[in-house]
Amino acid sequence: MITKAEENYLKAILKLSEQCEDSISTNAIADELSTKASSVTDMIKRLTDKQLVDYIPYHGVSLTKKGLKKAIEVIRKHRLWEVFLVNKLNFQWDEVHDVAEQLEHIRSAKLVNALDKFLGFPKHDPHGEPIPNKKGQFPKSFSQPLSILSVGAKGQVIGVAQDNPVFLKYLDSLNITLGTMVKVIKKIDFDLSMEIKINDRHIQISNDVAINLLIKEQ
Amino acid sequence: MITKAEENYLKAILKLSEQCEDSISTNAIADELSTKASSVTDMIKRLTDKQLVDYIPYHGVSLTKKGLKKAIEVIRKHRLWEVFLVNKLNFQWDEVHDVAEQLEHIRSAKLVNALDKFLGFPKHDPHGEPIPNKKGQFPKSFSQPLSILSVGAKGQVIGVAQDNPVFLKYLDSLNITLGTMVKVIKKIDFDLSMEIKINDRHIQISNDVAINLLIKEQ
DNA sequence: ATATGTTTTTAGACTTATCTAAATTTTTTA
DNA sequence: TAAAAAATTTAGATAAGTCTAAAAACATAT
Repeated sequence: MITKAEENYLKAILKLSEQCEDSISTNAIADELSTKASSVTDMIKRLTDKQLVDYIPYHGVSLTKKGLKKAIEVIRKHRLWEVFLVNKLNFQWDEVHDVAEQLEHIRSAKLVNALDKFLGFPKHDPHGEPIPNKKGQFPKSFSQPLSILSVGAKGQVIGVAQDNPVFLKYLDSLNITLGTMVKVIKKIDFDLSMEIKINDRHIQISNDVAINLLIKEQ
Repeated sequence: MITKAEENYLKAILKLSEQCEDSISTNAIADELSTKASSVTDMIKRLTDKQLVDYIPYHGVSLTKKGLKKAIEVIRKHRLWEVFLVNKLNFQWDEVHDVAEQLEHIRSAKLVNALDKFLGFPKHDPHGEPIPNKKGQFPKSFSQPLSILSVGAKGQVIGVAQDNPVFLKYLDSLNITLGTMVKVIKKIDFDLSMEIKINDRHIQISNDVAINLLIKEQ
């Protein structure tokens, strides 16, 4: 049986895996979970014993197939509960996280699937994050202009709507390229400009730029 | 902060307190929680330190005002979640217990009160057990003929609808008297007779008897 | 390529919650 | 009321999950 603490580690490793391709360092996990590297090492050994992660001492961890499946299940529960809290119980989208962190550990396949149905099989949580289905598959997302994404949504740059050199050079100067992950931080009603996060840097872009950046939402 | 295990002990002590007036023995708690008496002694010490129970070694425990309040909060959450599972997610009434045992430990005052509202402030759970309100007060219940109670409901005999001596003598032979606790175990559709539990004994009574026994539901 | 500094792991300790076995207290019975 | 039986507590052990401090491994810079 997999514990709450173990589930939180798997979730953290999945989150970090999405940000960088390589295997994940002990320290990165410790930072993510606000704990100590030595605690992480201990836990990783337990997760290795349970074949939820692959681990090479001093060289980091990565999720096994089994571990990935478990992590996705937790993500699914977390996001479905967030939808429930916002859509049914009228929570604000910024009030749901702590409660969802608890609810995600409730163990009942019947419950999560009944909840999914009750909510109408939502594809995204209130922050715009995709909700994996019963089988662990994430909803297919197609490219959309960055301008239509809502605050909190994030995705990968997969193209541009116009490829004139001035535009591309400008993107280059912002360190935006194909594959770059962007997240919408703020939208300004006045001029439709937005604040976005790129590689942990926050930048301000105009609506003109946003409508020409094609994003595959995640 | 009060842990999940502590909450389960408080709930068990409350349940046992409802069945007998005196203070509760270590062994009774151990039986209720399927654990060992020595574990109970350990935990009772922790609960005593936190002023959730009063404890005299070798002579049992009882809930303090603070402990009772906590226990009632857990009961409230458990029963509200049961209503949610049955009324909203279409669980059968006998499938809800294990999941509600988990959900009752979710910590969020906002959540439980929003859930209560969402469910329409139900007064009873799917088993007929009363749901305490936000302030910890149980719904006032009035006398009803035993015949209208649903399976799982329980209450105290507070009167009879006809007091002819033959009927009363019959009740006496069944060990039913004013104040007796009864619980509905089964209802037979065919003749409306029912199986009830009295002092841990199961007996069968006809509909004629049931409609003449007045119960204060609990 | 060796010394320095950073990262990671190990060692040892603590807390919560549990257990078994032994000791103690209470209750029952003769 | 003293011996036997039952209930309860204490002592010591275990497991999960965490911590601090020390040791070991890895990375890097001269």
